Amino acid sequence: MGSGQVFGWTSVDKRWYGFLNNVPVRIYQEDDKLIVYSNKELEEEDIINFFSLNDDIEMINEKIMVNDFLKKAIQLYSGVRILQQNPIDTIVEFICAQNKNIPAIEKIIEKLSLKYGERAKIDETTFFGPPNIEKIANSSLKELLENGLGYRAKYLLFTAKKILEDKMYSDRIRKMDYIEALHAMTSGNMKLYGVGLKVADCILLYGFHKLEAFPIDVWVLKAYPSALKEFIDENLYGEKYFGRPKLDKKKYLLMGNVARKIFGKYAGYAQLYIYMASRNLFKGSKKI
DNA sequence: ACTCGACCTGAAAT
DNA sequence: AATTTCAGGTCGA
Repeated sequence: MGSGQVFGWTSVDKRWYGFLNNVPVRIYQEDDKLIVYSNKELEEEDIINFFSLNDDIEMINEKIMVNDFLKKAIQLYSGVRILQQNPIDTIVEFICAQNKNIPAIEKIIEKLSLKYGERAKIDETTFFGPPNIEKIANSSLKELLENGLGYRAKYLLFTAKKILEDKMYSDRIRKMDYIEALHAMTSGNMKLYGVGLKVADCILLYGFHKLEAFPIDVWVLKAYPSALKEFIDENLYGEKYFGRPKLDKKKYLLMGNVARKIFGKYAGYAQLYIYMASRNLFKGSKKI
């Protein structure tokens, strides 16, 4: 829950309050037991799906443990999984998340949830569900701007309207394979305004469970050379690409493809470990 | 097809 | 304490 892939949950005394499949829940872990409470109906299957408990994590770790960097990261963050959130919610979240730090993202999502989310109460804790796409679409640019969204407000408004217009959007993306879905979301008639390669990768990984996705943000970019160093062919992918600080489209895709070559269809899991390791490694300093 | 500056805002670094 | 840099990037010229 604290891995940076999910926003909008409330943590009180190591208990998490939030919405799982539109149902308000309280979740906590005791040793190897996951305890989920709700005052509404919730299927066990939904919980298993949300936490991806059917992903064979031992096998995945084995496959992506390609060097000491990954080995150490896997040890350090053992237990983390790629969640399966509501796709629409991830679209909203990761449009808001671009070019912001995590505390700022939490703040924006909190404000949006307060305005556009469902209210719930468990124990003495009141919390709000993820912002409703319909309510966002029916609001105004001016109203959205009150949440600290800045230039993301127009992205969110247009995308909310488009998603609402096309009821089958998620279903169509779900049926596509990873690379097809990536291009659909970022170009052509299914393109979402404000969704580039990075945000699309996050949506595909955390919302659609397309595990080949390898989102490259500033943190993954920083750790990439050390995390994958023995796999980077200096002739093919040398200074020309990885030495430069900024990521263009071509370089983004190339780096993702290299990762997919190494980690296969579990690149997304590798990304999460590398992301977490990088945030720990580079926190409090911009040294590389 | 590629490069490059503009862009909102607030947290964190200097 | 004030100022600058930076953040889970994308758009349009």
